[in-house]
Amino acid sequence: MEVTQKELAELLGVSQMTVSRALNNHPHVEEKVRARILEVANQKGYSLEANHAAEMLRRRGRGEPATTHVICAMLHLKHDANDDESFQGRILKGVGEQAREFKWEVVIPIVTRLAIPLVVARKQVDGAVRMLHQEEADSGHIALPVPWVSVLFDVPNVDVVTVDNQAGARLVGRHLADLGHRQIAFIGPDSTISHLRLEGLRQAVRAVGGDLPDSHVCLQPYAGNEESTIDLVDSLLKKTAFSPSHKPFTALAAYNDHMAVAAMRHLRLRGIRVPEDLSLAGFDGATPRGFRGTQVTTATIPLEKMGTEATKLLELRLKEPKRPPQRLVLETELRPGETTWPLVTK
Amino acid sequence: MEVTQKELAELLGVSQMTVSRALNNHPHVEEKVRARILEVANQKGYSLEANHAAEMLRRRGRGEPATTHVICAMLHLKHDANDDESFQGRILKGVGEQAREFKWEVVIPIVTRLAIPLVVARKQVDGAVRMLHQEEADSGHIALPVPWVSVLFDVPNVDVVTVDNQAGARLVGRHLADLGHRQIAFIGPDSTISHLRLEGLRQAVRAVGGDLPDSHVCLQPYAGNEESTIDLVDSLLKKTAFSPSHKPFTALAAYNDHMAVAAMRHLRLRGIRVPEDLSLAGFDGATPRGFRGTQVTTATIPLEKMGTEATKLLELRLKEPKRPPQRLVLETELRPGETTWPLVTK
DNA sequence: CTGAAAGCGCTTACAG
DNA sequence: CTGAAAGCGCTTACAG
Repeated sequence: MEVTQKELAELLGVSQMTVSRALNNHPHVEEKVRARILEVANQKGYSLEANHAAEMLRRRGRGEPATTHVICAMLHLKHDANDDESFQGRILKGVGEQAREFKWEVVIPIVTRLAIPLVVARKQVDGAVRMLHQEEADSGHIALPVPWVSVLFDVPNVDVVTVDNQAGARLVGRHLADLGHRQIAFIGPDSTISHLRLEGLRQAVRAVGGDLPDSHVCLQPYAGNEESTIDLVDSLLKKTAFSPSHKPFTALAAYNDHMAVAAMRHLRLRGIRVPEDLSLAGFDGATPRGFRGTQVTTATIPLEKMGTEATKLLELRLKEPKRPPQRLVLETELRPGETTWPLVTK
Repeated sequence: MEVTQKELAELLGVSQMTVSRALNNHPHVEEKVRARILEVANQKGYSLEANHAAEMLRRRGRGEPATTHVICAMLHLKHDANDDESFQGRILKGVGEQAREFKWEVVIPIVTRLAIPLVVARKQVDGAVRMLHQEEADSGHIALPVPWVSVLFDVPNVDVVTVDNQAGARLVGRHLADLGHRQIAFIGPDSTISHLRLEGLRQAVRAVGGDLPDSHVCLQPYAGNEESTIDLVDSLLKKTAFSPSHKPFTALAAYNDHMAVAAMRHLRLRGIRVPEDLSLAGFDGATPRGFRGTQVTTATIPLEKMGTEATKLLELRLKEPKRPPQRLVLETELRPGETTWPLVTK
């Protein structure tokens, strides 16, 4: 059990108040007394932090801001790969760097899906940078007892850092169109963001007289992992009776790079060459773990910047709780890779 | 600001005590009153967790255990790759799975190197599973205000889950010896564990009349990343005047797989074929990120198990603070890969 | 320069 | 069944 100011006071024959003043470097403590107090406190291993709960409670009483200098990164770190090059890892890197600037610590909770982390429920963090799970976004159960900034997902009355998914997808679509593709297919989850990307692709290809008809679209509620991507590819191929000799579409766009890489592996297993038989594009520019193969054509999201900007918005929010919610839209960039080829007309 | 029991009580015209009883499902509250209280509490968004600090403080007063049901994973997640296949990621996976069994949450702090995370200093976690940094192990500044279990590093009076590094290295050494190698070299950090592995290798090769002399050893204080490995390889080659036509040693053992892979890349760049010109072995069996190439010969550490066992030890420690510290030694296993070849004698 | 009082929110006894 | 008191550790006024 930790030592308290009261115990130090009794040990030294002074009042607890004097101990408090000495430890907090307040004036009006005789230098000799202060020195002695600090000495004993140090020797006994006194730590103000260890009795942090008391201070928090006291501050409440006075309506003083009870800041912890800790923020929470609520990302999907158990969900997919998590390192400096992954989607989540790159956002986290940005958060960490900006937090360091603000002299904040970051904690990452490992939590049952969709649960509010205890450190957040207990307000042991000042706020959070959070990427919602699709289920959360759908359910609308997203309230937290601390301010937070949403990454990627649009949330009413919450600060948001995102990208223009539709515009980014238009870049990809235009790239495909420029290569001569007119019939495009799409696979992805059945989410708001997925529909935005689909719409962007569609706009771009329609602008040149092509199409991305619903018959060339395969969606699954929470697609994202290897298996669901394989399922989607199989469904799409079956539904459209696609084969290298019969091509209802000549380019396939996936919701993100992770799915694009999984799709490429599966397509190749099924004997469909990428990009010779089928051009393939992704979205986001995050390198899936262990993938050192063909560079996927994509629209890149500045993920580290997303993390830093979200953290900056959180700081503004904490400083000025009443400020109007801000929506920051970062730029995507087309990054042509090796998976898209000009359409060869026979 | 969160609503308090007192506020609810005033709202309902009952005492704060009655509110407390109702919220905690205590008996002796009239059913009608309880229902009404729960209704209003729910509507006002009352949360006991939000006033967690008060409860912690109160428990202190009564000497009651103030458990948080949260533990801290103090691993090196910013240091090297961090995903389900990396060294740290695999330990974390084990911790997470075991914590779930105990119905604990895990938080990972991102912290300036060697600092004690605020959540730990504030005792907002019940304990920690921790892998020390080499500097910490050297400095001896390792005290925490909560119980913790050390992973890999031996620490006096602290529960430890580790492996027999020397025995594991003997397995590697014996494997090299069985392939005919008699002169072995070693690169690694200059740490206790590194010296144990070196010694194990040496014992094995000496047992068959070979050697791993100090002249074939290159150490660097905190080696581990790509650059330091390259430096160590270069130093070793220079010091021993190694070339494919002049081989003072025929096998190189690295401190861990991460270094082994980095060494392999660099050796190949320098025109030294692995394993044709030089056999190469690692230690730990953790796959470095993005590495899908040659499988490295190694002695594997059961990293997930390290995580689960450390978490179990932490649970025992929390349940019984006075129990004698335990040292659990897990088994390593030789995993022959494609980087070691039989010695070809001319 | 020093100290006693107040109060944050909570639950456990202790009284009705 | 219901409530008033006590006390966890801390700092801010308020008195000496």
